[in-house]
Amino acid sequence: MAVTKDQILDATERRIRDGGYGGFSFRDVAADVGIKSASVHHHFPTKTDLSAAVARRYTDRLIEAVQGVPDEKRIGEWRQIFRNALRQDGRMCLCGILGAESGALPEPVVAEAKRFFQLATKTIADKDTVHQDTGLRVFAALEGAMLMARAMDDPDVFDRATASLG
Amino acid sequence: MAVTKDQILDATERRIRDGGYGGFSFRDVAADVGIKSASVHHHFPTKTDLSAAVARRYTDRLIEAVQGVPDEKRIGEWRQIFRNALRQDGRMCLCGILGAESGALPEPVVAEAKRFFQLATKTIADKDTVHQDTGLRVFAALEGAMLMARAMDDPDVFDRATASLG
DNA sequence: CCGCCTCTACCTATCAGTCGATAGGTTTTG
DNA sequence: CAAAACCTATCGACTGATAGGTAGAGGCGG
Repeated sequence: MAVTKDQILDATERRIRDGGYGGFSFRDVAADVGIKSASVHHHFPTKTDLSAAVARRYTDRLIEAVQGVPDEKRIGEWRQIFRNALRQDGRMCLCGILGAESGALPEPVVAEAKRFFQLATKTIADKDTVHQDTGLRVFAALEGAMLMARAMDDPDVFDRATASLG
Repeated sequence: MAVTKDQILDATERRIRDGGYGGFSFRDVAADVGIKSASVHHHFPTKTDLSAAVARRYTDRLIEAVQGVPDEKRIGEWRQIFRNALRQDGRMCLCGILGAESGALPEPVVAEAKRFFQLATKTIADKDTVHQDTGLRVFAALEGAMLMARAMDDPDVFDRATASLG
């Protein structure tokens, strides 16, 4: 049954997006799901495995969602995705946090964060070639805006910092 | 003698900028300085105290440095500061990491990160009033660019993402 | 000058709590 | 019946933090 496994991934994703890799434990996640920490290890042997799996699922889910909208609306779509997450529960991009913490992260986890940014930037300025750095600029603005909105404890900061992206 | 205290702050700043709040311990810092962890507690009773002190010193130092340059060159100055830190040892903005992790941080530490962004944005678009959100946009771009450069393990990402900042 | 005192800095030793992880038994499910 | 899921119990390592002792510097009265 994949439901427990998904619940573990859900809980872990929430935890990481709130406090980062160092901000959660197997016991935290287990308690969220309603099982014991040993059972989390049964599905994901190590913390590295679990975190990497969360990041991979996160990336695949978002990339797929954005690929469903036309090219010219993708920047707005990304902005809306992050805006909603921030408004609803004050959480930022999973791979944004992982990127920030990357100096103290296991290599496979950093690799997943890297993959996210490679694929995410590719969904923007895919072919227009004038500025192949547009994707980098857009995600830098979005990630930084989330980070600042959280630090300043004001969701409006995200809107104001990214207003010119639309 | 304030030298040890400064060394503790230096080591802690390096540690946090690399791996975040959850990525260092009193024993790590003590080993860096060449003393015992109990001696770190002597200068900074709790991890919250230590981290908040590091963030405050960091903020004061950078704000003062930027205030020494004329208004129209400040964006470039901030960009240069962060670019150098990233190039030299792959470290990002201290308060950027803290902002990302803020969901699992003690309140006084978050307050210091907040203070940084309030003062930092104020050094830009201080009076020209046309866009009082310019500071937010600039720092979102800078913080996000650092984060991505680290995640993608490529310092050039920072340059490319912030090239349009002037 | 000496002896004394106090303060700061640092130490050793230890605490209880939590961490990731494992071994091995039990329950559920197909 | 076999496999997958979940459990209890425990491990050693590490965490932040505390208690209490030691060494040395500086001030001060005599």
